[in-house]
Amino acid sequence: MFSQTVEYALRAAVFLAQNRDEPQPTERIAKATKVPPAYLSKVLQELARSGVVQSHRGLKGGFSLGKAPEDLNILEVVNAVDPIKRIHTCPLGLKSHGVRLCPLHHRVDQALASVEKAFAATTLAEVLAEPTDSVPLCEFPIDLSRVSDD
Amino acid sequence: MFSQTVEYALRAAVFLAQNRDEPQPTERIAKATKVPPAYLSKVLQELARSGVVQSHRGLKGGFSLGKAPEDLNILEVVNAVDPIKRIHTCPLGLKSHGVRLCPLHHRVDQALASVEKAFAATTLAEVLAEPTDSVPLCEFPIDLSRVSDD
DNA sequence: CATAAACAGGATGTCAACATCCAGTTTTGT
DNA sequence: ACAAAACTGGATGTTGACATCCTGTTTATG
Repeated sequence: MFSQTVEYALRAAVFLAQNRDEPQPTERIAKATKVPPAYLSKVLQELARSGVVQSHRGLKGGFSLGKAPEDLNILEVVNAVDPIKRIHTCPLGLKSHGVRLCPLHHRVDQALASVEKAFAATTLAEVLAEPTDSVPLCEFPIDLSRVSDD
Repeated sequence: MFSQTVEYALRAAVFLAQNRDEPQPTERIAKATKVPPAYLSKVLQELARSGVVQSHRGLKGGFSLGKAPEDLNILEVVNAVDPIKRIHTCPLGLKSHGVRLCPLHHRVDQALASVEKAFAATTLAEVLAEPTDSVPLCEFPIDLSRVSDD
């Protein structure tokens, strides 16, 4: 239901939130998030265009988060690559349904609204802070030195 | 975010709920719901396989609702053609995340849960009964005699 | 200032979702 | 039994999402 691209974008965003000390090159992000590097490159480009991440070219370049994790919610990441399209007008093009959606499409739109709400309510900082056994993306507690560069 | 197929299935289900007197042939459903007839045929086959609708072959045949509208919720229709896939295990395949999802995937799964909940909470009967200006699928109040057969 | 690291973006390939078409089968009503 | 209405299922076409690759450009650093 959520596109693969959304999943990739979220993983990348979380990884960048976890590693704010220096720009992270695509290859490293790809390794850590298990996303195909070539495709991740495209996803990161999109994220950069919408300001979710910043790109840094050249040696020692890479990508960094565009905002503080506290100010970046999941919805912004999702919308950057695959916007949630709320229903504003009747999908059948019935004129009399123009603004007032029929009950069917109203319900579907409410489901979309609930997703928007759930995503907007969570910042990346909250994702990182949540006390839990499993750290996002990491098999074991974060230790970048163990992310090999092979 | 919801597939086109889901939209088509919902329209068909609503139409059949509105017309319970006799089986409705694919052509007629397609006209009323503005769905490509050939493709709708496939969608109806899927709905029939899962019992949401019943097919009737031969002259005077067509499709009818498999259950009373009061007993058929939107989620059943959706799941028949494009099941909502909750997240049960870590998408990265990290073993330590096995059952306990990391905060990221937990949030995404919660969004899925909210969709499930919204859909499960609404029956077709409720969609039809909702007092509103616009009747589902219909430009004007229901009058089947005006659905031409051209 | 040369070199290597790294992003940018265009071209291309693959596959599943969406969509169409048709030949075959079932069923009703004469 | 026959004809017409209607579903069934297989074959096929189309398109966008996912994915890869390569060439060109940028930039930190010795």
